[in-house]
This record gives sequence, structure tokens and C-alpha cells, in this order.
Amino acid sequence: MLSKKCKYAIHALVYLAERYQQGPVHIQDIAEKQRIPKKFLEAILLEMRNAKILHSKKGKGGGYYLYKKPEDVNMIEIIRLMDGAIAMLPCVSLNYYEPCEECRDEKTCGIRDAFTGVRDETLKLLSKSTLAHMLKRQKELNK
Amino acid sequence: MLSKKCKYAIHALVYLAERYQQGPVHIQDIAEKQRIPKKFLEAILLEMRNAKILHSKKGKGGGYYLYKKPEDVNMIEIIRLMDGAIAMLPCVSLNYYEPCEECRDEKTCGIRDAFTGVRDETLKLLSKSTLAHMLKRQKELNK
DNA sequence: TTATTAATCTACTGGGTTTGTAGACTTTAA
DNA sequence: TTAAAGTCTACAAACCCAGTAGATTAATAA
Repeated sequence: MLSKKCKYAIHALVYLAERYQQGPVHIQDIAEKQRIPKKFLEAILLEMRNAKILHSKKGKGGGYYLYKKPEDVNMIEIIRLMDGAIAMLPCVSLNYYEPCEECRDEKTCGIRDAFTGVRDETLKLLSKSTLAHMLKRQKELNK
Repeated sequence: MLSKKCKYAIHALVYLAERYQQGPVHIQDIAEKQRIPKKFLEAILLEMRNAKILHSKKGKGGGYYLYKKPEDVNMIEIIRLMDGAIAMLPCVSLNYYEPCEECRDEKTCGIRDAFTGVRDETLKLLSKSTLAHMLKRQKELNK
């Protein structure tokens, strides 16, 4: 399951994607419209800013806005940033690999294969899921 | 990520699958060989017994053994039992559905689709992953 | 019948993570 | 120069995971 933090991040991003190239959006605005606790959202946006997904502008008339294009932001990078590994087992993770404590010997472990397959499929599907796709889908459903 | 509980469960099951139809196996034996805290393992095995995956025999010469055939126990049922939902979002879960707090309106949410796809693929792959497969794979790797 | 073995059950606990809050500080535009 | 808005550090409540303790029940062997 994705954490609340990650879900908040996705909702905030879709909201910002809707307003792409329309200038900075206040944290307060995002927080109210998406019903996210403002202070918590601050930390989330800051993290995405540090990851160069968002930019911010300080002072009056400031706020956050998408740095990358909506078609260049996919779910994989958001999930990795917010929650960490995509894989269901650490010993099968590409970006957050750790040897399995439980396994006596990774090389002869019969369990890993299945989860490698799941990881690959998830990676394939979610790296194709961009903010642009989600926005498009949202508009379709609102017709 | 799967919980330790779930990983322990899978390892214990593979261990029991190796000893299928060879009589009851002591908790103590499983705990030592798979390096799982005994008391914790007790709770795990009990849960799987209640779910009719295992049977147990009390008293001297007792222990746990597979009730289902190794080819009839797949990863999906184990994960659901130990960790709950397979899906990454509650609003997309088949067995543990809950409406998304974050979403204003589920019907017009552009986010869900992507995660429905991931859920379906995961379900497809992991319901084909049985203890029998894992055991076979383990034997291959040990050659 | 009794002793022993091993599973069953209830309750509890420590620690870490997640979620969220408070408040001082900095930057910018008008 | 003042008000608006992001930045940063610190803290705290709530929850859950992982693991422990100990009494109880059931089965077997002697």
C-alpha cells in the first residue's frame, strides 16, 4: 500500500499539472482543494522540489509549480521518492536492494523469481503512467 | 514491501512443502532451520492453520504440516492473509476495498486506472506462483 | 493414570515509522 | 517597509510491527 504521504504527493501533482504553465500555486490553495494538512504538504512539496520535479517561488505571489512537463513525470519516480522501493522484497529491488535476512543463500532461493516478475511488470506499467495521462483520464471521466 | 511476518510465512511454507506428506514438523524445527523467532512463528502458523492452509497435531510427535497440496498454495492467498491488500491503493483493492479519503470523487479520479492495471498484473503473476513452483525452482538452482 | 511433549491462546511491550503540528526564519513583491 | 509566502528545525501523538511471557489444552507413551 502506498503511504498517505505518497497519495498526497500524487494528488498535489495532478493538481499542479492541471495548472501547468499558469504560474505558482500557493501551498494553501493545494492544501484546501485537495484536503491535505498544510504543514504536512509543505514537507512533501519541498521534497519534490529538491528532486527537481517542482520549482518554487518565495515571497508574495509565490508558490509551487511543475518544473518537469506533465508527460515526463511518472508514478515510479514519485513512489520511489516518497515510499522507497517498488519491489515487494528488498532482495529484488533495483534501487533499494538489500540482501534478505531470511534467506540462507540468495542464489539458490526459489522465492525471488516470482517477485522479480512482479517488479518488472509494475515498473513497466507505472513508468508509462504520467501526470499527463492521469489528467487526460480525469477530463474524460468528467465529461 | 512485504512484512517480515509474510516473508517468514513464505519461508516456513516452502520448508513444509519440502516435507509434504512426511508427517508433522515441529515449530522448533522450522524456527531453527529458517531462523525465525519461535514465538512469532507460532502466531504465523496458527493463522495459516485457521485459514486451512496448514493442519496441526498436538502433543508428542505433533507439529505442523501442509493441508493443501503445494501446487494449490499460491502467493496471493499468503500475502492477503498476512499483509492484507495486494493493490497499492485501497480504492482499487478487490478484497480490502475502502473508499479513498483523498479523492473527492472516485468515479472521476484519473489516478485509479494505472493502479488497477498493476493490481491485475500482480494478481495474474502471483496467483500462478505456487509453493510447488518455488520448490522446483529451488531444486534447479541447487544443482 | 501420569508424565511429558508440543500446540493454543491471551496479553503485553518496546521501538520505529507515519502522520501531523508549532514556531521562528528568510525571501520577495508591491 | 510591510505583508505574503516558502524554508527549516524541532517536536509529538498515534499507530503498527516484531517479538516476548506465561498459562492452558491436547495428545501420546509409559
